[in-house]
Amino acid sequence: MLVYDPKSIESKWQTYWQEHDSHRVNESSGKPKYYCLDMFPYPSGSGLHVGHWRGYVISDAFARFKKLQGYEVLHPMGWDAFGLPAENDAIKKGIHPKESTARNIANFKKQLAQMGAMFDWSREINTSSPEYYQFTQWIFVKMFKMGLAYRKEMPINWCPSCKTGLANEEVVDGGCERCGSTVTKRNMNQWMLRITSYADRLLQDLDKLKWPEKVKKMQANWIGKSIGAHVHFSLVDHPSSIEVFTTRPDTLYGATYMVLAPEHPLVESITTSAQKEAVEAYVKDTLTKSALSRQIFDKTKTGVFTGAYAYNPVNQKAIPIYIADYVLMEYGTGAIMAVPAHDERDFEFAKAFGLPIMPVISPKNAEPITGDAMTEAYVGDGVLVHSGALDGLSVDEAKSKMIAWLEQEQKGSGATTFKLRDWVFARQRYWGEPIPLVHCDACGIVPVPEEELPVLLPDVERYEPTGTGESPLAGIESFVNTTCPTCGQPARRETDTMPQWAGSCWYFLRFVDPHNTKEPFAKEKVDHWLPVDMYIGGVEHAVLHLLYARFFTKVLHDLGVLSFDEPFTQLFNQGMMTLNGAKMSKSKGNVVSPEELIEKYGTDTLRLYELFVGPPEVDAEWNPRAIDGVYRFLVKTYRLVADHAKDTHAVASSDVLKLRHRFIAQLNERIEGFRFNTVVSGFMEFISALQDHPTKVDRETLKALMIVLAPFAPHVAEEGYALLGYTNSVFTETWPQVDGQYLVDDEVEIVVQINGKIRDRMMIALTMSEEAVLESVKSRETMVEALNDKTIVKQIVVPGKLVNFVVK
RNA sequence: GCGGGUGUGGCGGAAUUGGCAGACGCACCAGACUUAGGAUCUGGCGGGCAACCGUGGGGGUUCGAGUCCCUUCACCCGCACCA
Repeated sequence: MLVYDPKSIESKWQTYWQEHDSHRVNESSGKPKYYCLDMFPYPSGSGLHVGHWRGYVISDAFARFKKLQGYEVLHPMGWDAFGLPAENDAIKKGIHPKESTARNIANFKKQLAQMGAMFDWSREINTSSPEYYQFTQWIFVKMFKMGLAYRKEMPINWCPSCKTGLANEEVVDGGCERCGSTVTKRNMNQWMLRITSYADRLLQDLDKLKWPEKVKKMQANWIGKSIGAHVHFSLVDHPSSIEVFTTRPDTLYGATYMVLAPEHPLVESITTSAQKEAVEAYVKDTLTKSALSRQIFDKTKTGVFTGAYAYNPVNQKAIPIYIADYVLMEYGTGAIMAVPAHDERDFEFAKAFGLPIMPVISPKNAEPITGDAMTEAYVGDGVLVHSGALDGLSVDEAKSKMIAWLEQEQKGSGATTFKLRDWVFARQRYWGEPIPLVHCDACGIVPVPEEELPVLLPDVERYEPTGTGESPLAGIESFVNTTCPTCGQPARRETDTMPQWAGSCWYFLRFVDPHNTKEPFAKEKVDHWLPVDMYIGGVEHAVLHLLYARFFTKVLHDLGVLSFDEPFTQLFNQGMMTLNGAKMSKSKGNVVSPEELIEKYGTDTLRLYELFVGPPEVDAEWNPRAIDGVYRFLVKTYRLVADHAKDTHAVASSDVLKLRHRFIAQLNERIEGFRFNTVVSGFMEFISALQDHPTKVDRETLKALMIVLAPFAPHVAEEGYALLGYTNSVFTETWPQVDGQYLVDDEVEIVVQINGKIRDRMMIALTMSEEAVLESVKSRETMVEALNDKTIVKQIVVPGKLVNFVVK
């Protein structure tokens, strides 16, 4: 008797796939394309655990499913290989990041091979290889030429531990996204990418995407579009004016004071000598407070009067100008008009500083209240009061009328503001793509000519960040000293490198043409394969990688090298795998590694368990014992096929045909709906039903079973298919069709209820009319008895489901 | 504070459009086979002796609610003085 031996089966078929080059994409098959992509990993030294497997198993199962459905499937894998861990390791141990990265990649590749996934390794890419990053640099040069890359001296987020600048997206709760250290501000001359000029499109085009609503919301919030107006306030006895942004131009009559951010450039010049000392002390105090304490913990309102006044443009009243740290220099104009009656923060501040509160919106059908009587700001809709020509209007009407007035009087204009900031794109670290620019005294900043790329990352003696704001590359004279591409005079190279995200912004494009040495990719190839049909990965990239990749795609679209402007049509975020309630991580010591599980149960069992463990989008706790259940299922499945394989005469009974077609119909729905946990339970039920069935199982049913099992447990499926006598791979088959005739029954069991409670069950023919059903139900002994002394008030018949009598 | 999500047996979780709650698996219990069982197979397994009661709590709509509406509680995630 044949016994299920995963080890021999799995090595046999993995060898077969390799020898037959089974996973290589056939560019000329003429089949419709499907691009199923995993978020490629950073090859860390820790290797893969069962949590990493989850997303890869889902995407591999889905990719194989699509292949069996007749698609030419692109399912590639590569390495996001630039990054800090390799560099920090280099600092500690002196090993070149290139070496440790190569070693980690080899380990990852070995581990991924154990999964039996259908990756087309001929397309493997590595973002830290010059063959790849020359085109990352090429894209940067294009952006520079398009005016999208620029250098600016400004206070940026600085991680004192990583000793590098960070993008806004990399600051989480005031800490560094990577190491958790408290982020400080540091004034630096930085390379920036003008992602803000794409803000509107990045927001608008979210509508086109089949992404989880949560991720779309997160991106929308991050982009943070606000519609309102800019208003100019001229100053009393001072030549300058202050521009504010407000979403509530309708409340302008209620503006009773103004607030500038402490960093606002006008603070110094408008402050009166009497207030100078207090203002300077407050500004100093604010700047030393970390972003963390300023924004998160302490929201009590503080501030100082500057001594200056501005005229409210609608009524020429002089209103005092304060500085306060609740106004942020980064947002809007760094200055606000304060309307305490209708803004919670302004209300708090006004209360704290005894400033007047002037209501200009009255709730509909309510008595107008005075500012003194208010206990909180009124932010709802209502009718304008105390607002001159606006009186009686609704908030919306007043907004547009006020904007029109401001524009006509040249005192302001309608305006839109975004929370999104430009992307700080430079890092003062070693292990990244050198920014391909040259500083020339005569010509200024000049991009390295495209044909001279890549600017190779040189070897260094010391990897330590200097901490002075310069990267380790600045210490390498042979790298720094060059000649100007334009005038040929001596010049200096830019020594900053790109952030870790750079390579992943376009890798999905490179997979379609990974060995192209002339250009990043051939346009016709990228237009054929892209956009990615299904993108699978963790939700942690919701506003980092996914936003950046969308931005790059739009830039490349505008450059004319892509015909589409959104990279990922559909996104799926798999849930985390937890152990003891915490995300698995090596540092917490709670990782479950796949190796020993594969040793004990085989890859197919682990694959199925990853799917069975729970709804794929929900976090799942690893249960070390539950895996036995799926192993038993595979043992039973294997035995079923082995036992029946030689029986060429078995004919499918109509019962078996019904079972099979129903199973596959249900399976299709569950796969398309990404309900893989129920996919596995469906298989278990089907196998049990076949085992319990009195007649022999026919070969057609077994063959169909092996085909539909193949996406999930490919090795067992191949073996079972071979046991049935087929000599090709099961993946040369096509997905079985469902025959609708087997999905309907002639007879079904219905439930008989009285007042909604089940009293009986009976079989009826599906063709019976409602009247006939009622009649036969009523004639049943149990019903005759139950209805004996009752009056039927109402009778409900749900065809094929139930009959309900409402009785008194 | 704002936004999103989740609450179903001892556990993970099932349940088209409102129509048999608890599929499937784990754990557990009993039995079979065994020198043995942490192997395998068979059966049982929400609570209650029962009528009945049961999907976080309370209310509602309906012949009928895990599913729809209102309200409330708990937990999780994201954003967080964004004018």
